[in-house]
Amino acid sequence: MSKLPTQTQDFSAWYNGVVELADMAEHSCVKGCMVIKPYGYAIWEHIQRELDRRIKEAGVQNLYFPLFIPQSLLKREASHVEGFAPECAVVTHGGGKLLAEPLVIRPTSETIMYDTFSKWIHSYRDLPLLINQWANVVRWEMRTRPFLRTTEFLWQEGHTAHATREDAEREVARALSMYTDFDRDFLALPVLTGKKSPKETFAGADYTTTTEALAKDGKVIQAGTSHLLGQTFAKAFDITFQDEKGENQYVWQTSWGVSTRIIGTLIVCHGDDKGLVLPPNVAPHQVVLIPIYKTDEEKEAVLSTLSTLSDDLKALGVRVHFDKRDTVSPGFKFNEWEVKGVPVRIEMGPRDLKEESAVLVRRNTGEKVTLKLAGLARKVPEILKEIHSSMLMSAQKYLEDHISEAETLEELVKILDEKGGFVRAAWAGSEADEKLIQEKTKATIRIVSEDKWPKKRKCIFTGKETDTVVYFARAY
RNA sequence: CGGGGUAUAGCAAAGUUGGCUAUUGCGCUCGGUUUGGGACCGAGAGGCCGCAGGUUCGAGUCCUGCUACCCCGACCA
Repeated sequence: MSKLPTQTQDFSAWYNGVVELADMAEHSCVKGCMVIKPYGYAIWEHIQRELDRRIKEAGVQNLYFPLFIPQSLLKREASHVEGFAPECAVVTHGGGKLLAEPLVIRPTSETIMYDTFSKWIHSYRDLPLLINQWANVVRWEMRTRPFLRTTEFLWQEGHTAHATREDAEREVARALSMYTDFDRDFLALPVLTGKKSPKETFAGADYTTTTEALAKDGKVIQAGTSHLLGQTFAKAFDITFQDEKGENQYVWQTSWGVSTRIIGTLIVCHGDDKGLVLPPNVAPHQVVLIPIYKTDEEKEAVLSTLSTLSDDLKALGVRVHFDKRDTVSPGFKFNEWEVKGVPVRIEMGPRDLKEESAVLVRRNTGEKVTLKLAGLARKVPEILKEIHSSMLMSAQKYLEDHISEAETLEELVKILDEKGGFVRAAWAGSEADEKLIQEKTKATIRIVSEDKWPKKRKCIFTGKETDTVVYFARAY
């Protein structure tokens, strides 16, 4: 097994190394696509299960729509098609014949779903319509990177329709806080949230809200989004209902999603120079047991003791992996499971056996403690919770330490070059100004904050007086 | 889409001005010694040298064409 470069040497190489050495994914034979290997997919399954639970808790039902979208449907909403057309894969042939109408492989499902929604929604009694789909989508991006941006990716996309704008706005906020809570409580991932600037808004939406996480190299990642679609699509797809007064009205819609990118986010936000560091909730193995022995007698004694411990942990609902391989040395196993980010390692050898104890090592801090065997299993769930909190705390501290403030363009660039992270600044520019500042600084407005400057300031770009606070960052 | 690379065993690479049987490390198989931080020794197995042409007595090496992937930008969840 090869070694990992450090994060500071070459973050990109470090990232690719983690994905490979942790055995999460590999390049497929198709450009920009990846094979998600069992270890990576198991992480996704934990994310899916918990997110799905939270989605259903909000009264949203799962369903499934086709992979193919007739081109005419995609074209129905002008700004949407303009936003997605360049990255669409199109099928022109089927059954040996040229298709009458090309089929677009979904880059997202708004158009194909909303065409059908218009048939489902007639009355205010049909609202709100709350649905979600777990699916794959294809976006033929120029540049790809495992998990963070792949040509095909997996996600969940929620789509809702409401009678009033207020209802829809509440849903946008609900979905965003669902993501924020999920990130914090399940993934130990602190995020900044807020609205997107006009340039960064979803194609066809009134506004887009976002959760933004900070990677260890100072770049940020959009981890989840929640859009207020307003009536744009309702008008394009004629989704109307009769209200209590018998009047026909267009519905108000939202959509929101989280993708396999969240796995990449975990890697870059929690990982260290030794490799992946997984929050306990998503770790395929929360605990690995590593036996150490020389003689047959020692082997038998250690294995049987660990086997009991393994059963006890399983009974407590802990995902435990007993690494009984005798083809590799304990030292090899230590390193292997560290690269794979397993939160807790328990080692036991003849010395421990004599003391009736075991050595427990935490992945996130490297802290080693010797614990008595009696009652050890019962302590593990608590330790896993502590690891979650400690990971969240250090990520939170890292995030807070990387929020800076700039009043001039030079300051902004200096901070981004030297430190990275988010930079608060005053903003009164146009969408065109956003493009210009991106060209100059390689940074984009990640979030337009709810906060306002207490006293009006000069816009960092145009110099106009404003109380608008934005967060700039360089992003993945 | 622009710029730059690469293509040789499962992986990573070397291969000289064309030359004789295709090299090295990791991994794999077998045997033995090991095992508390990525073990060691010995013996083995494994190749359409990306594809298609061409030059030549002879091509992994030179020429032409093709294909694929990677990296860096612009685009994006």
